[in-house]
Amino acid sequence: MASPVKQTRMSATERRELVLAAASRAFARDGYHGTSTDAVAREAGVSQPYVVRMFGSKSRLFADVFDRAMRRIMDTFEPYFDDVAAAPENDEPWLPMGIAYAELLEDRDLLLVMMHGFTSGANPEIGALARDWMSRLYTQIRTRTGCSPERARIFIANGMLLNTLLAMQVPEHAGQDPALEELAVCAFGSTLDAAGSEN
Amino acid sequence: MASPVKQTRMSATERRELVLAAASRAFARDGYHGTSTDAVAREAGVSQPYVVRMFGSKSRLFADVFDRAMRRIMDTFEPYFDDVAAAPENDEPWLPMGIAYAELLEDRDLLLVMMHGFTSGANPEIGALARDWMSRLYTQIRTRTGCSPERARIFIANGMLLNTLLAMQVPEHAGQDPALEELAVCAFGSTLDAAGSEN
DNA sequence: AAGACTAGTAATCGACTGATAACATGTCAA
DNA sequence: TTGACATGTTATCAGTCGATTACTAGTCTT
Repeated sequence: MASPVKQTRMSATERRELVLAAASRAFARDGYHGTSTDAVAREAGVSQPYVVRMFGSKSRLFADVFDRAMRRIMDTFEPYFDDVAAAPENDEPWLPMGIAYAELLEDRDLLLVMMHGFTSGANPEIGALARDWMSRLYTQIRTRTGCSPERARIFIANGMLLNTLLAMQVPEHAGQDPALEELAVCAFGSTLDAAGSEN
Repeated sequence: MASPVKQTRMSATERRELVLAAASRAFARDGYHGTSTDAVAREAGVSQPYVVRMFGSKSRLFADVFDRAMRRIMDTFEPYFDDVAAAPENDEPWLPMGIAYAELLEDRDLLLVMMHGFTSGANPEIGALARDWMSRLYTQIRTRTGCSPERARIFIANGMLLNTLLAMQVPEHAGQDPALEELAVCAFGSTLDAAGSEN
């Protein structure tokens, strides 16, 4: 039959990007175990078996998504390392790194995927991957800025707090609780307003 | 038929404690979505329907486990607040709080359950509970110590880092990675050795 | 000892999961 | 245009999930 709509097929790599983006959203929302391959498929507009076959398995799909998230997160920090390296034990040069995080907040799926990967350490496959990336992140911070272990630790700790607050959906609900509001303002600073009013 | 073994039945509250303990271990390991009620039942040595009926639903079971974990965690901090309150903006009085965390590391299931609760914010039921407890925790720290929001934020951020590293099973694998080892030593201090060699 | 209550289990259900196999359709080179 | 290959889908499966029902056995009161 003659189809009225000319439906051009996508290249596999294009479709792959679509699926990865959909998977990123889905995994960010509900974590590894809480996300079905069918949910990813529906969000990407393809069939469920296609998703599975495209990545081999659900865990390898998550690994791909997690990998991309970590790569992009570390790339975001990259431009700021040199400034910090000038005086790594002072507070001031670290502040622009907060701006880097603000940039990441706009696509918070990245941070949520990272967090869900980190908290899936009991899964042998994902756990090993997560530890490897954490190691790379810490090493990168230390070697590029020349800072002390304690400085790097503090930076990562602040990041983990932001991730946790994001996963708890604190920005979305801060208005209902003065204490959470105060904590959120303190943690996110002025970037909260812009990011929190998205939804 | 005459059963040779005299099997005494347990009181419901005793059995409830057993199931809650088993659920705490299971949820700590694999999170909310990654844990089946059957897994909890097997770990507790009872049947799966019994677990479900005892708590009404899986989510209410998790809520119970999470509640208990948060209560015990906050109770652990309790004795240290007064000392911090003497000079809340100095570093020294906060150090014994690290000892409190070391105490919690011995039963790390508490911290892992907390973490899994926090990262289940997308679940309406659990999310609301998690935000409520985070609010209480922050409020407790602020009011009991009289510290600044920034001080409380730092304290919680350090806690989130420890939780994350625990969830990633970094203590168990630190020996395989010098960078992770350095980060772990920096984050956990000397308490790592005792806690890490458990398994 | 008889009844009422409590502490459990076995059997089963419909829904969902990740994965596989078989099949269909679009695209491009020769 | 035809065949090879890339891009998908439909149908299906065995296993698992949380939950419900119906049943069994221990315990306590009178």
